[in-house]
Amino acid sequence: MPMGTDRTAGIGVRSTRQRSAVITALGEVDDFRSSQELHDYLRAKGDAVGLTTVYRTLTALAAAGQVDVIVRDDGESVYRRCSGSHHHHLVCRACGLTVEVTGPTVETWARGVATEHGFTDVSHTLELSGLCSMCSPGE
Amino acid sequence: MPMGTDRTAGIGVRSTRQRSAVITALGEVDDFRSSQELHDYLRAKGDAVGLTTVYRTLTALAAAGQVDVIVRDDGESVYRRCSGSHHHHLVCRACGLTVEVTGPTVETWARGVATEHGFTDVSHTLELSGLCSMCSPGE
DNA sequence: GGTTTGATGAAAATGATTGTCAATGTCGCG
DNA sequence: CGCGACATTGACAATCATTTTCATCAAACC
Ligand SMILES: [Zn+2]
Ligand SMILES: [Zn+2]
Ligand SMILES: [Zn+2]
Ligand SMILES: [Zn+2]
Repeated sequence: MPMGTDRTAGIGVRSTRQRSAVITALGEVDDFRSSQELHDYLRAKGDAVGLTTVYRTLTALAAAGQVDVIVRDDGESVYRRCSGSHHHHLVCRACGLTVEVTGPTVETWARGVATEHGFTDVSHTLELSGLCSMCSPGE
Repeated sequence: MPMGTDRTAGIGVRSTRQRSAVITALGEVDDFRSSQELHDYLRAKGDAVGLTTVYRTLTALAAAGQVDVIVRDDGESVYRRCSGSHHHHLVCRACGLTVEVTGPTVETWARGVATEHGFTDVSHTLELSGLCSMCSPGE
């Protein structure tokens, strides 16, 4: 039962110290971080923000499409500031190195196979994982 | 020595009423179900099985590749008995109708883009969601 | 039959996320 | 500038899927 369905976008949105702190922090790290990790980071930096607020802010940013979210295997959600356009991620499962990848091929394929089955309003999730060149065994 | 009748996977794996109950139940439904939902289903049927066991069994089946798992947006894992070969799912987010789809295009693309970035041992997750023809607005 | 050892499950623990709600901060307006 | 409506905050409690514990049970094998 998700509740935040109707975002009265624009009206009543105020800028606060906490919000900019979270957004700034997100810009200072280049890999995915969970709400709790970001909360710790902010605390260590001195820009303390309530854990609840971090959760709310990240959820809102994700809903607004301003950050990317992926759900780890253990179920924890992790966030990252990404380019605005649609893309996917290739993540090293050893060191966490993340590369943004785009695939016109995949996008058209997804749309095609969906309409082919009579589906509309289609969206998709796609994540790649592997071992980067530094973490690969052998050379 | 392939002589007996059912030498399941490894040694120490026993066949119990609970296990077959879970597997049977999975075969009776054709959409994704969570552990708890399957537990309720079994209870209603009379084939009561402990919730813990349902969790353990589904996790084991998933690890063995005998069922498909996808993680819902809310973080809950749902399971479904599927064909053995590699494929992905196109799910109606209104009624849950699920279609298995395969995409040689996507598979090669995924492998290509990964190696292109020096990644090895690559795997991927891909899920499509939308509204099926029955749930689509309009007609 | 008896022994071995994986399997079961009720209850308690875990841990991420969300709800509550009084206190606080923002910002438009006079 | 000061006020007040109301968005926002955050300490805390609550929720909820999943895991752990651990005493008990029952396949598999002799
Ligand atoms: Zn790496
Ligand atoms: Zn895409
Ligand atoms: Zn439908
Ligand atoms: Zn695939």
